[in-house]
Amino acid sequence: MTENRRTNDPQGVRRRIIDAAYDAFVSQGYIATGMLELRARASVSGGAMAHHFPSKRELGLAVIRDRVAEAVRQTWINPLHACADAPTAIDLIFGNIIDELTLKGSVSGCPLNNMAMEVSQHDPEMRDVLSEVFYAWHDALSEKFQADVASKRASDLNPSSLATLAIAAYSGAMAIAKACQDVGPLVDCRSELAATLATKYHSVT
Amino acid sequence: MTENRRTNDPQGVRRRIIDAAYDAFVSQGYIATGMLELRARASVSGGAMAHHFPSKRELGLAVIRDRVAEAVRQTWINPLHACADAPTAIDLIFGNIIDELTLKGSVSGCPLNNMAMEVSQHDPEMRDVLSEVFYAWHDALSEKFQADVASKRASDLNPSSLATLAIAAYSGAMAIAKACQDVGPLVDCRSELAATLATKYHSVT
DNA sequence: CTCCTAACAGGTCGATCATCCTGTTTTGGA
DNA sequence: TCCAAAACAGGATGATCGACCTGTTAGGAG
Repeated sequence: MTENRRTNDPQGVRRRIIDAAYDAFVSQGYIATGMLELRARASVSGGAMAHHFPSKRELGLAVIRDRVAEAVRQTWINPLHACADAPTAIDLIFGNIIDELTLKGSVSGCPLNNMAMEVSQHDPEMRDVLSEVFYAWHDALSEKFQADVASKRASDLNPSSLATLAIAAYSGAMAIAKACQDVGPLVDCRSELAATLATKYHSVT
Repeated sequence: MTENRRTNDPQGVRRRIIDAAYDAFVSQGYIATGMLELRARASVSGGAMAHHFPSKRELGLAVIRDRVAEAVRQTWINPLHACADAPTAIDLIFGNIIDELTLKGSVSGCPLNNMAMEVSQHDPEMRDVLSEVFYAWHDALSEKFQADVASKRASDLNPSSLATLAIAAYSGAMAIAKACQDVGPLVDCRSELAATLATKYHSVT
């Protein structure tokens, strides 16, 4: 009698929806992805979708808060904490991304940038949430530079503006790489950033 | 008898459509802008729109070829040719954009990037056209660096990868500035780029 | 067991999307 | 002067969008 029994797994369904939405938003874009396609990707009914996310906007906000912020944390902030100094971390992060994209064969872009470019103009609340992620990213890198100065690894550098340059170079290189479907821009920026940082850090070689 | 006479000005109508489309695509996005809205913005009938641009895609391609490429030429390539060396030009270009955005009070982003981020994944032909604009931009800056080396203004620099860094930093800073609605990232990247280039150029101060 | 609510199912709604249609007017050669 | 083609006008089209609706079922508190 209980055949075709419904799952009734709220956390699981919610997670499936957000996962599907994150993948779709990052690879195709927020506006270009329809709720119907999302329901098919996550294999959920319209009722379940409406129950967990009454509107596409709230789903977008959840994706930013739960997945995009986490992606920035994993690819940038965590390596930053794990490495000895900022230049080492930045070179490692660029290397990881380059390897990953070379393996995959296509460039879908920086998740944070992809979302930000599309929605930040239309929705002030989404913009605020996305801004916070940018600020957290910038603060983490800026503090690392500051720590490197404090530990006498480097001198004569402005931690805040240098962090902005690194983030902008990464974001921009990802954007160009996505537009041209070529990892070249990331390779170029990796070496140029390394060279720039080398002039500010005391050589230990 | 000839009251309410139709204009019959093909070039003018086409120009009005492309102008309206460029403004809308850059400020709101390509997908977010509907053909109906564009018809209203340009004050053209459905028949006129269909006659000049049978599909939204062709209108997008025309906007990229006619307006986006021109915008890159005016804001980047022309100043590059007009200035004595690359660092002077880059500083001027960043200064111009910062002043302009400060005046306007809002950041709508880099036209090329805005278009590229949205459509390059869905349409290979658009991606190719956009890539060409990126390459033209990169080539112009790269050649300027090369010329500076040839004229003994600078040494020990890789023209191609340095050009990539400058373009990526600009694009990325614009993207962040758009997301946060703050010109700060552009100011930071301007000074950091100037400092980086100063180490490679022979001081003439 | 009762009962209330969260968790879902499945379909429907008006709005808007891009595209295309049938006419009408103007233009530019022949 | 004539006529084909270009340049419009003003809707109509089906598809798809996001939102929402009424039911049905599971889970947990009492």
